[in-house]
Amino acid sequence: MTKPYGKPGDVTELVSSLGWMEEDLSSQDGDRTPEIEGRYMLNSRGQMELGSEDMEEEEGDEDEEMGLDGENAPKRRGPKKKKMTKARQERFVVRRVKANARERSRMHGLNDALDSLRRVMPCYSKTQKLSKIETLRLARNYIWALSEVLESDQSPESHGFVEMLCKGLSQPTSNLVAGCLQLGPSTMMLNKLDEKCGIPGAGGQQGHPISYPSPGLPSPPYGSLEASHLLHLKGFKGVAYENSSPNECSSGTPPYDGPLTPPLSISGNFAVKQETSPRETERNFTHHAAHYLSSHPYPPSSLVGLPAPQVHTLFQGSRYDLPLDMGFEPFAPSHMVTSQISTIYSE
DNA sequence: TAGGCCATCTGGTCCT
DNA sequence: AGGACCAGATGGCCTA
Repeated sequence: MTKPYGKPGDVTELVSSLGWMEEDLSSQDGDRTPEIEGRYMLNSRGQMELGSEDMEEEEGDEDEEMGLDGENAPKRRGPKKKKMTKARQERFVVRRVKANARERSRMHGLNDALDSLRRVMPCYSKTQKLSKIETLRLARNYIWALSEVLESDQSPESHGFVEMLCKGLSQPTSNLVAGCLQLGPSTMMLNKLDEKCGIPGAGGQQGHPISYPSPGLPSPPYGSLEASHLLHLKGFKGVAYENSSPNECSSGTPPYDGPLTPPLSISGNFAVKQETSPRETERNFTHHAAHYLSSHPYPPSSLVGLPAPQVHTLFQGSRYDLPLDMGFEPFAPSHMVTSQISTIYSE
């Protein structure tokens, strides 16, 4: 069935003629004129023509009225549809406009969530935004790569880690990742700190006069990897990816020279207090954990398996603020938090 | 100009 | 009945 699309812009006349919907229209985003109800057309009689269903009703009625239901046209079966009165038309349009507004808002919510995801990706740039599909692919790879780091001896500085990150990504995105790898740790941690501190407008490339040392786990230099190496991903022996192709992540394209974002770092998602080396952090964690576990009223084993936010809450209530010292953000993967607790508890 | 990406509208389906 | 979710269609913008 062909949709009876009209031309965008008709809605203005429509709305003004009907004298409603001002509220809905005024609630639209300013930067882009939505094609709201542009597909409601005025027919030759000056009446609204609506979407397929109602359109058919109109046509059906009209056919009967005009005696066009002859031998050529198949007779319509089923109950006779109601006539499209003006009141029904108006109700339909109102319903449609409201549905459109909801749908827009829903998609904005989805995009906001996608933006949040972009911000915790190892390559976040306000100026060079990853597309939706690339964001999802990179997220998938990131999770996979981090899991590999946790479960094996895989180093985040290894080729394998980078290969995992780039697997299935487009060449530009791979370049972006490579560009991030060539940059020392910096902006991402700042962004996170800024967000935590509620600094307005922070979180991007504007910079902030706080120096941040290399975050925990893998030690610098992050930029020691050659982009040309990072982009040679042929012969990767990781998990098979259906989306990967020989061309992806290959070298030969100019390196990304735009604003760079977060350092590639396994701890990139975790805010680690500055001037704490990974070893120090670990010592602190052990110390505090031991303290906490020996003094907390309920069995520490109950912490294992808890979602990170809950563990966080528990520790925030104590004077040790354990996970914070450890550098976990509330959204840190629970296994990162609880596995550490588990390890210490078993010692 | 073609292709990629995106925002929006729309109708269908499912659920409350 | 109305809302959420989804997928198809469409047109705009941008870039190679």
